[in-house]
Amino acid sequence: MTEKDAICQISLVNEKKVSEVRNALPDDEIFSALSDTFKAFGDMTRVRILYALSKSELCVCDLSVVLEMSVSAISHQLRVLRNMNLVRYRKDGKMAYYSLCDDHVLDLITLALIHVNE
Amino acid sequence: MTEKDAICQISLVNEKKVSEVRNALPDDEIFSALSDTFKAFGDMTRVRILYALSKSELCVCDLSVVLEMSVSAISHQLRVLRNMNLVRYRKDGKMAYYSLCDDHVLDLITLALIHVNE
DNA sequence: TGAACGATTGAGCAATTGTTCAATCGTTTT
DNA sequence: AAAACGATTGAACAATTGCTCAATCGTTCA
Repeated sequence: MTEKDAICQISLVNEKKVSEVRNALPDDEIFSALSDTFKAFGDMTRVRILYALSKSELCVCDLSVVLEMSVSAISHQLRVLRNMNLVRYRKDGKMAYYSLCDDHVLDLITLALIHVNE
Repeated sequence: MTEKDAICQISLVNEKKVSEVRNALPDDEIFSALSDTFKAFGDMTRVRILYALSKSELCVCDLSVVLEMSVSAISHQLRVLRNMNLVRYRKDGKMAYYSLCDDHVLDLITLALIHVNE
């Protein structure tokens, strides 16, 4: 009995199904980008930021008031969202006004909310 | 100057906008459930499991072959997905056959894939 | 009944994550 | 030029996470 088979004898029965599914799986790079995207939404602070920005463009300071969190904490999370291309910003003097990158962001939240509400 | 104002003087200018956005925010419980849902998708192993199950119902053993991971690791993650009501399973003798709970799961992945592919 | 097997579980751990705090940057204002 | 302010950043720390390993459960089969 080879090492691979030792993992699961039954798998030979499902060999066809297993290889079909295996072939249908995208590359790891796709899944990595995919899970990173979900990870960006997978934090209460970040998803609240995104939701707030879907209502209005806001500066860091306003966001900290809206979410009742420190400016630093907000700024750290905005950087994560920026790196994931979920939010963009424009500078106006000392201020940085943030908004959502595109409509997909709100679409994802809306769709997930449907699942949350069973 | 009061403590609240000290956070950000400019916020007085945006007072209306800030209160509007603040009022539009759902409760923390909603955001908690929302971020927990995204968190479930926000791991490469779990999102690969979900994608695989969207192609076919699979037992734990087959999943471990498809994803080339230990049965234990898969089982741990399946529990997380089960707790989030993303997957369900039926027992048949020794085997446990897992499948997706509903179509929303694949919908979310599909929508996120669109964003990943710019 | 007892051995084999698919699956689950808990402890332990290395790695990652989210916040605070303090320092700093760039712009505006005096 | 100096002070004030919005914003960003890095270090540090506590908390969480995902895996491995070993033990165990429930079912099947000899």
